[in-house]
This record gives sequence, structure tokens and C-alpha cells, in this order.
Amino acid sequence: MPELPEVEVSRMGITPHILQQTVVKVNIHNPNMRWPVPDEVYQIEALPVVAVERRAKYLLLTCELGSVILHLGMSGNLRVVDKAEPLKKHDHIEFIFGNGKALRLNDPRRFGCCLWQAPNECHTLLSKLGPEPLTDAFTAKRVYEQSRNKKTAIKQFIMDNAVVVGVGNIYANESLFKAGIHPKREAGKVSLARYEKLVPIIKETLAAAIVQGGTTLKDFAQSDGKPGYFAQQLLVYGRKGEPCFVCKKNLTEIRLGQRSTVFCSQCQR
DNA sequence: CGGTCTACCTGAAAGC
DNA sequence: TGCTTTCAGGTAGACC
Repeated sequence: MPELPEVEVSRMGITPHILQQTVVKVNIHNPNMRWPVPDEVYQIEALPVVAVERRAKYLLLTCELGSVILHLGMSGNLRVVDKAEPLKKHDHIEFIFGNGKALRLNDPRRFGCCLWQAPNECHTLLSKLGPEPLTDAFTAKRVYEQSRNKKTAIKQFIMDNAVVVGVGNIYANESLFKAGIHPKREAGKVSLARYEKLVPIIKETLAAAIVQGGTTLKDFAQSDGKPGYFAQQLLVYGRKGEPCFVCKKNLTEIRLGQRSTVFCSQCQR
């Protein structure tokens, strides 16, 4: 479920419950995530969590001996509950804290992961990532220069983690609509002026979703277990065949890199 | 190397 | 109703 806003909302939601709390126990109920969960994560036991950070869609729970890296994949979510709360189906990993709370990673499809990173190391998953979209490192100029001679469709280009992290399918569709750019346009043929429009739109779109608590889908729940809410109006995603809010023309859906791509053939060129 | 495709899973929804 | 098929927000790694 999670795109970057959902991951950030999860991070903000779990932080007050677990920051500076000691991890009393790690329970790996099912180690068969995207990669096997390594025994190294037990190193966090008996240590306090000194930082809860996000890089791209990865969450890092840091203690003195290293960091647990968590990724929610496509169907994962994190909840903080009382440790006595019965486990739910697909609660694969849990961290029990000294305050009696349990942080549980629930992930039906198990596309997510739980890995370990030693201090001063940068896990290979994190080492090749592009800039964070909400920082000053993500600029139109940078993306423009990186896109020269790239034949990839602009939509796939902005979803490439080496270009910018955290832009998933929903927000790629939404951002391109707002910027008036056709999702199939060659990235290398998009002008600097258009990147100067697109980049701030990506930032605003993601930031707005974070502020509003993340775009919630299906059973996405806040980290404390309260149901999320549909905060952000999606302009194109999931609206195939419905009228464009701007020009009323029915929205088109195509597949791009096997992903559902919805756009307005009149507003996006 | 750049670009494309597959694979990893479960479950909800659509199709029959 | 029940069985089968399709599709889902991610992304590393294999492949051409």
C-alpha cells in the first residue's frame, strides 16, 4: 500500500511510542520476507531505539549496534499495539518494547523486508538511491540533466529510484496530470521548463499527502491502529473512463511497464 | 551500459 | 453460489 507519504506517516505515527524505548524482545514469526530476515536484527534486543528515520520508503530503527531496516513492500503496514494484543494473520515480525507496546509488521504479500545495517555502513539497498523528493537535492536542473538522451517514458523515469526516491505509481500519475505532461513522453525530450513545473508539483503532491495523513487505500491503518482516512482527492489514479476534472474528456488508461497509467489525452501532451 | 521484463506473494474483485 | 482469472500501491535482479 505504501507510497512515500504512507511510509512517512507510519514513521511519524510509531516514533512517539518507540523512540528511546528499549527493545525487550524481537519476535520473527515468519522470516520469509522478500529476503530472509537475518539473525542480526536480534542485536537490537536490550537496547534503546535512538532514532526512527526514513530513507526513500525504507524505515530505519537505529540502536547503538546498528539499524533495523524495514520496508513495507506493496501490502505491508506497521502498527503499535499493546504487547498482549493477539497477533493478526500476517504479523510476521514484532518488536516488544519496555513500555509494554509491540511494533508489528504485517505484510500479506511479504514483498517487504526486514534487514540489518551495521553502524557507519550503508546497505546496498540504500547506497544507490537518488535524492529525497522533499529536499533541496531534488531540483529540476538535476533531473533535466539526468534525463538527457534517456528514451524511457517520463512516467517510468520519475519512478526510477536512481532519479528520485519515493514516487510510486499513484503519485507519478497524479503529478504528471497536474504538470500536463503525457506519461509516455520520452524523458530526454522533456524541456527544462517542463521539469521546472513538474518537480515542484511532485514535492507539493507528496507533501500534501503527508500532511493529510497519507492517501489511504483499502485497509491502510494508522500506526496506532486507527483506520486511516481518504484525505487526498485523486485526480486521475483509479478514474479510468471518468471525466477529466479540467476538460471533462474521459480519462485514458494504458499500461506502462506493466503498471496502470491513467491520464487525460487532452490535458497531457 | 540502458532499457525491459520477471519474480516474489496473498487476497480482493471481477469474470464465468 | 462457487470456481477461475485478473489485478494490486514495490523494486531488485535477470535478461537482452
